[in-house]
Amino acid sequence: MDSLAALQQLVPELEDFLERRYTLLKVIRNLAPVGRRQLATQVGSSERIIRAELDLLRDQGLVVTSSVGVSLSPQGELVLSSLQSMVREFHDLEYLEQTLAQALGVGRMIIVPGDADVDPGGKRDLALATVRFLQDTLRDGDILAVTGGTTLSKVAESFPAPEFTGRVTVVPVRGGLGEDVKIQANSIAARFAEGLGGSYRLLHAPEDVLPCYVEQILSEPRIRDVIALGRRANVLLHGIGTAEEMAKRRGFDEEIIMKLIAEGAVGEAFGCYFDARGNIVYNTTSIGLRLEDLEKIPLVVTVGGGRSKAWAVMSVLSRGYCDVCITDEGVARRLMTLKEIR
Amino acid sequence: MDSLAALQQLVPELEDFLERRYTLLKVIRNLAPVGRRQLATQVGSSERIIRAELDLLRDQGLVVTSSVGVSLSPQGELVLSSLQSMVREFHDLEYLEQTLAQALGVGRMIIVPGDADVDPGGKRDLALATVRFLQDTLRDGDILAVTGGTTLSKVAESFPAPEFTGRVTVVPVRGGLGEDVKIQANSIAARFAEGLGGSYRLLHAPEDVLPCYVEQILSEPRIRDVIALGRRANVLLHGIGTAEEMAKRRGFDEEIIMKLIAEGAVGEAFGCYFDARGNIVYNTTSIGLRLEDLEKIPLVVTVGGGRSKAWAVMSVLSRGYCDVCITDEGVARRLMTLKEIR
DNA sequence: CCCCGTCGGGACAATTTTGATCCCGGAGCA
DNA sequence: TGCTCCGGGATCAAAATTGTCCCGACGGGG
Repeated sequence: MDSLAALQQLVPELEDFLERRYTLLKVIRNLAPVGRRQLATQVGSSERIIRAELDLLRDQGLVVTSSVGVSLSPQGELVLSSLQSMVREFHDLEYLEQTLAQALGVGRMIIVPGDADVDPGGKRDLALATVRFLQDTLRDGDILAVTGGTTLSKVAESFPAPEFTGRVTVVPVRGGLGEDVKIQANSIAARFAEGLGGSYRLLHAPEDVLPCYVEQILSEPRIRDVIALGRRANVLLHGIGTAEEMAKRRGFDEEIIMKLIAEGAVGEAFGCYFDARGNIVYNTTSIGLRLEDLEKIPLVVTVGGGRSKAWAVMSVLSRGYCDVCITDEGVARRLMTLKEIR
Repeated sequence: MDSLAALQQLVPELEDFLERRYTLLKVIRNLAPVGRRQLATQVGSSERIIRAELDLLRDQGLVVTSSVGVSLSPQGELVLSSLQSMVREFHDLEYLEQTLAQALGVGRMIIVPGDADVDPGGKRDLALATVRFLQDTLRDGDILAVTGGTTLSKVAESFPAPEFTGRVTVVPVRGGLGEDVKIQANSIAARFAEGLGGSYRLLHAPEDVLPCYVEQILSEPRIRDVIALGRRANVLLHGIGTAEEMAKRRGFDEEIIMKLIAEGAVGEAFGCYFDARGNIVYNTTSIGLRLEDLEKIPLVVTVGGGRSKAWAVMSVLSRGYCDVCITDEGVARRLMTLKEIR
């Protein structure tokens, strides 16, 4: 019997303590410096109880308080990172990873604790996990293809000080979409290249075009070259969108959105809308990588978190081309119930 | 940073919980089946608090209650044994072992949690650790020399069902002393042989004799042979007595006892009384192994626990012939202060 | 320069949890 | 058959936890 399991059985209240303080430390790290009241609303607890916890954490030397609020001490950072594996164990994340990888036919699942829908810090953890995975995976000379979206944008912001000396070429494989420059594949590619210490290309094209113009755009040499480079990528990193959200971002009419949903569309990737089983419900004529291109890419990595994306994740993974899926506990637990496991 | 250390820092109350429940489980194991009130007096806590703990332990499935009292469930046994290493870590026993081994010039220290003076179960743990050590150490054909005393008697009682198939010869190396048959070296040798699955010899001689009779007794062939066999032992296991206790057991006059103590005698072994530095203060003319014989024995193992024996342990270890010392936390912590470490 | 929001810390009553102590019916034992 | 010890229930006082204010201080923005 594992001694940690034994401890858990002998001291069941440990889980509550660990959970509470661990999330508190995480929130403090995300918002530091921060005050009691703000913390209380963040973690959904009363001010007084937060105060008690803070007093204890201060006595333990894990946080420091100043007139502007409370922050993590170096010791606190250390404890937080040391406890990651233990929290994973308490949440049974290894079990979730293996079970879901098998159930969904994905090569590998990486699940981070938390839920991006509930905890604002969740997206950050997801992004950090993705960065870590990329740094462990990418090798000199690799070509990394990236898409757009808020999730990947968050990843792009999460690279630590550039120390990675690899020479990676980052290629955007989606055109421009919407108004926010930060979530464009081009911007993301640039920040990835900066963070990874490599170079990047730009895809000067819109995401959606009328079918009759596709030919014309693709005949543009610069665009064609970049797309061709994307097809030769070693690694593809792409986000997952809910069908509704992506439809809105594309500026679809209410009517069409309703029709999509009525037909069962729940997820979107590369301009295709999928139902829960992974069938294509609707297909836009989009510039960039196509679904069929994915089979030639050796390593396809999918990122997405927040329980509201559970259906979308399931639909996209059901297509079967995904090698690695990085998501969070919120999605994972909902997937377990959707797949009727246990 | 070790994740257990991090956990301890983030959840400091864990130590209290663990300590309380662990000792409670241990006491239950020792006394099962046992009632609340008896438990309360044993662990020095109130009845009500014991009740609360028992309710929780029952919910966790670690104990079972019947009309005759509460006992450990199989699950409880499992948890107890799984948690041993963690308790050792919480008490820093590894650190104590290494530090004291170095400070006292002993090859190896083995320290079990608890204090035999306070916790009645402490002696049992000490005995079990000794048994385990012997089973791990003894090989076919070894000669094991044993002395008498309450501690070794407890060890003798703690052998599990005989499964060890080695052929060990157990030799008593002390004569008869006092009235209690159970603590005689002869009885102990017999039970050791039974527990280890070997044979034993008997030493038919008193412990203390007048000097003029020593020659005569040693001329007896059976006695001489057994003593000679003891001198050739591979392993010697001997207990440690406080000077006062051993003097009383020998039936010394109050006057002589006072004189011994005045001269600084604190420990006794093999008929010699030592002061704190290991100097011989008084020497009885005793039958059996002599102090000078110990140097020829490859492995000398010393056992003794209960903080009242700390001085005795220190004095005996100061002689320098001890290879392995098995003791408990009560002694170890007092030794740390006596040696002025930290 | 001052105002305003938020900060940490102090104070205090309300509430919940905890602790000590009986009591009772029942099971084993002599 | 009486006696002792068992678990479980009940009660009440003490202690802790918790919710809610208030205060002076600091800092950023108007």
